[in-house]
Amino acid sequence: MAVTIKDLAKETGLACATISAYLNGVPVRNYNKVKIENAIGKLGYIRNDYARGLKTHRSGTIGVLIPELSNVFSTTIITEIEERLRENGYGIIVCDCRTDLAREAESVRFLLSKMVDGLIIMPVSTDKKAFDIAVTKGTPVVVIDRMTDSDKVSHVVINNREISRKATERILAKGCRYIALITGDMTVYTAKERKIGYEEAMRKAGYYDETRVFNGGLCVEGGYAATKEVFRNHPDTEAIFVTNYEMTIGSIIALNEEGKKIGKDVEFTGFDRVEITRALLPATDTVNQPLEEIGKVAADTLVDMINGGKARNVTLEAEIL
Amino acid sequence: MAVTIKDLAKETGLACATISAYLNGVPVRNYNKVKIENAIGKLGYIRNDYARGLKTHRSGTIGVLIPELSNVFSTTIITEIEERLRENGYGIIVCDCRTDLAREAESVRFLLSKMVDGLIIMPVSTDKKAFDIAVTKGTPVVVIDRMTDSDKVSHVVINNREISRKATERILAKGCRYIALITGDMTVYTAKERKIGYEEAMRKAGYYDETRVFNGGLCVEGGYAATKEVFRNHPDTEAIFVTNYEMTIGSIIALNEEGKKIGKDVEFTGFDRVEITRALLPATDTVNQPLEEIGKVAADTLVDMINGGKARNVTLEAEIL
DNA sequence: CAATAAACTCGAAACGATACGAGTTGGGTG
DNA sequence: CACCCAACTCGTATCGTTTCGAGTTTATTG
Repeated sequence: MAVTIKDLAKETGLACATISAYLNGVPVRNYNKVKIENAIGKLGYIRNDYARGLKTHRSGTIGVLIPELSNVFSTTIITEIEERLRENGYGIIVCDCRTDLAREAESVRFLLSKMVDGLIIMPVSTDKKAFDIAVTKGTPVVVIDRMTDSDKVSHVVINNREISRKATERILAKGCRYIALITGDMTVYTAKERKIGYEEAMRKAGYYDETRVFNGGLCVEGGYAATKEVFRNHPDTEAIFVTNYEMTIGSIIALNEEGKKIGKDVEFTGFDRVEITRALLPATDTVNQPLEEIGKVAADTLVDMINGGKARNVTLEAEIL
Repeated sequence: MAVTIKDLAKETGLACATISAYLNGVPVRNYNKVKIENAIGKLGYIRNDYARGLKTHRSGTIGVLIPELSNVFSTTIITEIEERLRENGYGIIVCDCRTDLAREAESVRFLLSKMVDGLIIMPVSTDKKAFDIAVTKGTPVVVIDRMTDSDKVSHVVINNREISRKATERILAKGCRYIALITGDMTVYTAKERKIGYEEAMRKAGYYDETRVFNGGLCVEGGYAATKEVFRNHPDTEAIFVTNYEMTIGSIIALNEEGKKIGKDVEFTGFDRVEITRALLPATDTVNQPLEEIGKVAADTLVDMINGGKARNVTLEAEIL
């Protein structure tokens, strides 16, 4: 059987309450502190968070729910969230709902039964709100990378539309007219926003052409295939703007294969992980989302909400590097 | 305040024990079942897993501890682990120790204090065993992707050495002699094993040359840089064997830049995600680890251990496609 | 229909930690 | 050196659920 606070009490001759107090940072006599520390070391005590949670109504865990784990965006943000929350004593329970609405709803329930103190979620759909049940129960929720019309939850997003417009304008400024966009499915909030930004810039320049917008499925293969298609459909293409990291990689490989020298035969603007694209493509633009910042802000916002703070929306600035 | 089993008792006129029994699948009188269900619906009861865990000593959560979250290997396996465990009613708490020994040890403690029922860990070091404390405490542990000399824990690995030898032999069989290896740091178990496999094949052929072994740091940039270095140091290189996915991507980009046509100017054997490399490189070999299988076996093994099964070691077969 | 077995239900005691109000200690004053 | 106040320590109730042995109800049978 595990070592409990009672065993420490027996070992030290102190009361449970004193041990508990010490463990929670309340000052105790110095010689008692020593006794407790020794006992902990000797018996190998590890606190039972469940017993604690039962009493305090706090579990010390946060649910993180994402549509897919296998991409740079998710993993970078989760890594940051994990680190940030960990500093605050929280662990994260991660659920990957595989872009499935039913699974998403079930995951929320699952996480709630695990008594999570809060939820960070990148929702599959922005209108059917799987997180409503959490809101009803009073569990704080932070939505990342999507905007919904709920004011009960916090939102952390980037300036998708604007940065996408700017990136497109920069390509236009280089004198290009035939600019292809490789983005995701229009049901995905960010894909849609980025497409709108591109469209705004292109329309303003008078060059907008719907057939130059491609769906790269947000993955490496899709980016690769879409890039091939770009040139098959429009050999006159002068520039390509790709709106996420995985597709950027796929696109670069395809361009190389096509014998198109980036920066020379074709202008190229990629997305995310500028430290990598910089190494690969010194002379090109890359839209860099502040991924770590998103994770950090999401975590901090959630902690604040748990401590009684109000829901709030934060828009972070991506930049072109 | 949350709805408890007591509220259900009050509402139905039954005893807590009866409600609890019903909730756990023990048969109750049909009219009582109806009363309980109605009360649950009316009051919106959600079970408090913490109170339950306190009593049962089972938390329904598993700790997953990895050195790094941001790579295909980890995320693919975690996705599978999550799915498998979820089917068994478990959630996973993920910790990323950032390849840091101290952080790894602290994470184990953290997870244990979260009362995890078991641990799946990809250890940073195979000799300083951070998981020992879990073993001592009696918490089942499954080690993946690494071999240790502990027989108290289960191990799930692939045939690294053998598959690496075979892959090298296949390149040799194509008539190549100058074969570069891009792998990771020799402190990493898999990097070392794969290097040994390569070395065995090369020595047998009489072509082994230590200076043709490169450390690509297991990341995209590293694979890119290492590949450039390969040709800088050995312009006569006829083939490259890269031992993980991220470096494979980096290497492909570098080769394209160098103007080396894969399959023509240079033979190439990549690693992992054959479905992607197949799209990018139809004519080349790829070593494909059964990633999903690793996750599945790890999860199943852990569940078995939790239910009293003995620790066991499983070696899965990677294949060359 | 009484007896007996089977099927359910019950109350209270845990599980391991924290909260709380009350009791104890110790060092600084006058 | 008695006295006080601040600083610490204590015992006990409690969180919400499960467990357990014992009590009660229902079903079965001759």
